[in-house]
Amino acid sequence: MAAMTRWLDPDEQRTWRAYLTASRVLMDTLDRELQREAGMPHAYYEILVQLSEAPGRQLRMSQLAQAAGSSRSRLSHAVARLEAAGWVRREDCPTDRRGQIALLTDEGFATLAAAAPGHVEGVRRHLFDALSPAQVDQLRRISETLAEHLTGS
Amino acid sequence: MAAMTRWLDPDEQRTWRAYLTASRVLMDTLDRELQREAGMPHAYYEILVQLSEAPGRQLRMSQLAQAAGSSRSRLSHAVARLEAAGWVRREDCPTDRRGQIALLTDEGFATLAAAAPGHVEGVRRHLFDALSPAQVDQLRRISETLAEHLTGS
DNA sequence: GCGGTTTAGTTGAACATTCAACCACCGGGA
DNA sequence: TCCCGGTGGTTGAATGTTCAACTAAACCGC
Repeated sequence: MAAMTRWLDPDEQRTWRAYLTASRVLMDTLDRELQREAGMPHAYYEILVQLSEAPGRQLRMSQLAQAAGSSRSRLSHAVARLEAAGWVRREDCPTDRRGQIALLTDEGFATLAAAAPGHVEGVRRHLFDALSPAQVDQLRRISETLAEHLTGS
Repeated sequence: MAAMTRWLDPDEQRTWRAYLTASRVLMDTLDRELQREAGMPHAYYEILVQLSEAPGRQLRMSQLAQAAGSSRSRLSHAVARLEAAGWVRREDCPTDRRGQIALLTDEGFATLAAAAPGHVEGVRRHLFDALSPAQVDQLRRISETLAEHLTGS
């Protein structure tokens, strides 16, 4: 039989609400800034970042999906758009005929380089500038704990 | 002239990446659970929650948008769907002829009541169970600071 | 009350995401 | 070799979100 619901106590409620609001507003803000200044949503920026950091600026679709925290389907659609924009190119994988390799074009790299300063500035202003060094450290530990907990179980 | 970019140092990078991953996976997980168990995305659940807590289970569209952290447009579309599902009803506002009042139906309330235990359980399992009491407290302070900083400026 | 500005809310189109279905290929075993 | 389950990736449809344009009504100053 199912256990009774462990409801949230008032403190937990307050924490959850605050977290929801803060993370929503933060991501909305950064997303809007990125859309305005670079013409792409944050998820697409993330894809370009991952490609730019990969050896040869290329990754297999699956690995890219993993790295960018995206579903396969989402990545397929996204890369199709990024390809249409000229920022990414697709190539066949030589060792696995099912595979596709996504690769960042020079134009894509240039776009990313142009977008990065503004975005980093936004992250700094909206996140790091608001918190004390101790809080930044706490946030890192909390986030790492959560990520491990979520992906582990 | 623009200042030079204040890039993120390695610690900040790590914090930002961890935060991005954790919040993304957390929300994705809760969203999928809610979609599966209650047939609605988290944003819609949030709308129903806000309505359920309002006096008379009703709110002006604008206030509901504010409370649920939604744009006007998004709320319009969302309420249209919720109305089609029979969970919300719209009425004209008696004091302002431009206004619309969204009101939670009994059916909507019942749906919410059925969905809540599972969702709360998810929040508890995926968030609170992973953190120490001290961390929960830290997360609350951090989130409140961020929310204030973001909505204040 | 008149005219301009702001506020409330909706709409449609473009875009993004999800879900399930699908094809092609890989690999392992009988 | 042939099958068969698993993997890599794409596709289309349904659903959500954004953005800009729009209507209507309230508000404000004169």
